[in-house]
Amino acid sequence: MAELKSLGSEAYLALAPGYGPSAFAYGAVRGGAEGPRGAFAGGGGADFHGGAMGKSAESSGEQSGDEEDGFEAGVKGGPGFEREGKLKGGALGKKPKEQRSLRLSINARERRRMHDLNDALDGLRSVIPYAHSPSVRKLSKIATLLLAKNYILMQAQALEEMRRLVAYLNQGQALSAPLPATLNPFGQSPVYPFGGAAVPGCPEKCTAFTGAASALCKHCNDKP
DNA sequence: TAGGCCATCTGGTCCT
DNA sequence: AGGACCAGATGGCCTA
Repeated sequence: MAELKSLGSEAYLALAPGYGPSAFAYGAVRGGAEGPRGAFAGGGGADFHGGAMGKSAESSGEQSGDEEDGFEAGVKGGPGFEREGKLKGGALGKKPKEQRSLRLSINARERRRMHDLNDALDGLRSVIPYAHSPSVRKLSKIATLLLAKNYILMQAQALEEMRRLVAYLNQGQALSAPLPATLNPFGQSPVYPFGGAAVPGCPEKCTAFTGAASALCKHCNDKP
């Protein structure tokens, strides 16, 4: 729970029952076992290139090579031995050694895939607002997804309200009517979310936003 | 100790 | 045939 105090709104915290409390009760200090891996710290969403493997790489066979994972090493959670019977009787008409080598490469691929997935989740964690601190345990996978979903919904709602406000302001300008207090949380003069100064690359940036985007930019509005 | 979360292995399925 | 994706199973780690 503690790590969520940095969130600006309660609106998107309504995680599905069962995940919210448990996931956030998870926030106890954990001796720094799992700090942020930082692969996405600088942002850049989809730009991941297998940078930080974190603890996964430490415990997996990726360090020691694919030949050692699971079968002999008894990697955690590896039920390989129990099921080896199935493997031996596999449909592939290959020698046991080839089967084994094939299995190892499949395992390694799957491990890489899961690491990529985890990196993507880390990237998601880095852009949703919650307490990113080494002393705070990171969000669980399911909590990350639920929180991200609710955050997106909240942002969409905020954008919609902003558009309504801008539309009202534009209307008000034409009529020279004062903005009702309920629709003017910022004070007397219109406040542009992109600031009073010209936005670098203003036209391009403004048109990057659909619909009423240009109305959100003072620079665009001031243009003759 | 129970429960939650996670990493890993594994076999099946689908796609290229 | 090989790779990607998926879901089930298993065992380890950690916290309440």
